[in-house]
Amino acid sequence: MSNMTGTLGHALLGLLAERPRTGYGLLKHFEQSLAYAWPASHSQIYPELAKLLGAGLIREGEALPRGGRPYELTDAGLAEVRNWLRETEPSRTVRSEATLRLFFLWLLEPEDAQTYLRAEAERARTVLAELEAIAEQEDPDSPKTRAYRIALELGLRTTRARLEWAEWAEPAVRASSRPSR
Amino acid sequence: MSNMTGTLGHALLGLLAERPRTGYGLLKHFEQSLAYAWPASHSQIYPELAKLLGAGLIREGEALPRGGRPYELTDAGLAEVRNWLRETEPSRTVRSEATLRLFFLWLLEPEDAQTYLRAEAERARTVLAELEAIAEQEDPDSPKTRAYRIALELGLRTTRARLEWAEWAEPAVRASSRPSR
DNA sequence: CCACTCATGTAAAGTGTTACATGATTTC
DNA sequence: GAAATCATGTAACACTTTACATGAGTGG
Repeated sequence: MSNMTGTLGHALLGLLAERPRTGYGLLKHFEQSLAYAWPASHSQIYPELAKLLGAGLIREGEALPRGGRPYELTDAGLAEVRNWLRETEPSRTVRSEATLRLFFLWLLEPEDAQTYLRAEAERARTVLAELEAIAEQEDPDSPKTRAYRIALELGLRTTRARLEWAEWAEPAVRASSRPSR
Repeated sequence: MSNMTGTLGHALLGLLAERPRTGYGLLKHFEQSLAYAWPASHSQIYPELAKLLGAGLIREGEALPRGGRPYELTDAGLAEVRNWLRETEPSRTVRSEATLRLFFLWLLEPEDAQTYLRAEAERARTVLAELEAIAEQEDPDSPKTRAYRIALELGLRTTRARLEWAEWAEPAVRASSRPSR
């Protein structure tokens, strides 16, 4: 049963483990905290919920005012997500176009390469500010919020590392690009 | 012309900017250095090369012994990849299943959550060792190798940050998971 | 001669993005 | 009454993974 659903499905189950939510509510969650780790759009979420429903991993709750349809986790759903976490290895593939481009910086004039790295630094500063704003929110202590803090701390540390790297790289790139063909 | 090809196509053009290579040679490059930023398999590379050839961004060179077909960049191809680097914004979406799972760590017993974080630390140590081995290679100084060093430095710094985070998080998780349902 | 690496392709299935499409409720 | 937000869905296209398929040359 573990391979009935992919990463997105398990993420939905994990979110529903906290409490019932509508597809829209799940979407908002993906746009906020989870956006840094696993973005997803409504056009993926709704069909995936239908699939989870068909597999008996979630069930529908009572309809809400504006056409909202909350889903809640079934026992099978909780077992599925816990099994996924405990028994399966996470995929380690990471794709970052911004990082890929670094390998080709030597194709640019030094000034253009510097512009690119300045933008990378600026981007890191923006993300860092967003994460720091989240870190300042005081939320009630619970297992879930503690797990979120651990994820947040990873974001803070790697973003700081990225920022420091970009600030180091910007002057270092001067001699790393060729002037012309 | 810039949207005739996606990230993979531009990555292939960027690699061919250094010197002509066969599809297989490009594949090996994706499995080595580029694997950390943008993995790609042969089943993606060969059709993409055919597409680039059709678009006039690369041309075929003389056939090599074992059926190897080297491709070289055309002027249009070089212009395309440089334009991509200078004029288009890199996509910022990053997907990491290993990071996503952190948000659901509270669904596990503390010991299982700790096991997960220990594996994350171990994984970071492995990657760090790989990157450090690459860093120790002495390669001739050139614009290209300098750009690669900048990319490598990002890998080293973010991997170290990830390792330090995992070592910090492993004891911190103790109280972050719930014991049972 | 056997295994390994070099070398290239196609097909099917799964995943993700962008665009199309609609409608209710709330807030200004 | 208009705009924003809540709310759900489908369709087409693009991209990625996994499996299928084949063959030549090298090293032991």
